[in-house]
Amino acid sequence: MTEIGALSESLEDYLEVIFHLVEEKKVARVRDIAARKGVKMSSVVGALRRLSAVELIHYRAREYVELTDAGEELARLVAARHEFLTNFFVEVLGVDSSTAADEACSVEHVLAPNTMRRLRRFWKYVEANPKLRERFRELNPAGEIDVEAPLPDGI
Amino acid sequence: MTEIGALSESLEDYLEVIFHLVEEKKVARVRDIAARKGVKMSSVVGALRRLSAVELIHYRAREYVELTDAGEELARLVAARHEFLTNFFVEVLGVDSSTAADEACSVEHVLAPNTMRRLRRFWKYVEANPKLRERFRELNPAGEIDVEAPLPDGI
DNA sequence: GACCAAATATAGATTAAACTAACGCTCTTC
DNA sequence: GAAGAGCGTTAGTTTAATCTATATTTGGTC
Repeated sequence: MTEIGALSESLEDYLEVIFHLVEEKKVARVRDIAARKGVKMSSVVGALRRLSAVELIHYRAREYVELTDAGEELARLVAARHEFLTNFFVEVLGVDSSTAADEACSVEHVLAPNTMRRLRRFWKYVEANPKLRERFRELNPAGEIDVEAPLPDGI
Repeated sequence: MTEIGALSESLEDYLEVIFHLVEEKKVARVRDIAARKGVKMSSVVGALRRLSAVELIHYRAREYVELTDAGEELARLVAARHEFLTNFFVEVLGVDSSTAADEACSVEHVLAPNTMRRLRRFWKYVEANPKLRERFRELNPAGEIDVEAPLPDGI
């Protein structure tokens, strides 16, 4: 049973992309995977081979990519984690949703399960407290124009 | 001027380690860098060459490693970011401080400046509200024994 | 049925980052 | 001043992940 974190970040991303493509379009094609991941098709083929080697997908040249049961299970975890983190960035920190998705995509690979659990608990608490949410929203208004602003305290 | 995020994660880590070693022991030696980073000495030498190539350190074979001005400036930013994130994990999420440092070490490489700024603002707010801190502490008691526990909701 | 374009695959190069193994300096100790 | 020990370096290998350039396959059109 492949666990979360057992794959490289890159492969975890591929798996997630495949999962979403299958959800949306029934099938995941090399071309679409490449477009979403922002890589060339030849890179995708390499990744598919690696994912296939660890039996997370069924892949044979020129056939549609399918997730194995294990692959789907893992992909769901990865996707859920991603969605949650995106939510956290948007709702608690007021990051715009496109950036939030990017950030989540990076952060999701590095937080320990324990930390994720704590963050989730934290979010559930905040979610249930409209007043608190309001305060956070005021603190970090969404869409502030600060993309390339200097960092006052150097962080 | 080398900016935060311009280096690979690995090199940013090396720079941070060097910075701390210089702080603590006046000089950074290959052996100590290797020990802290958990790599072999030969790997350190490779990293030193790369850091030297972008002029963040002065490095000549068999001499002590020194940070250039640019290197020190960048290292301070990296270290400050690290420290802040560690703090966040400990104080808001109740993660134990050793794990928190590890997490911070990973997360620090992937958060956009804008997100860091928002997180920092968030933390300043929480810091200034003892009642809020107390609530978070209750929510996520420090040192809970959950290192390898299963994840109820699959994240 | 032949042909073209799009999709896919392969081969080979490159890069960063690590490793092992072996070699070279230097300092201490006798 | 010779011998080790420990530190540092070099050379060469490995792996993942990308790329470019070059096939190959396939489906649709005439």
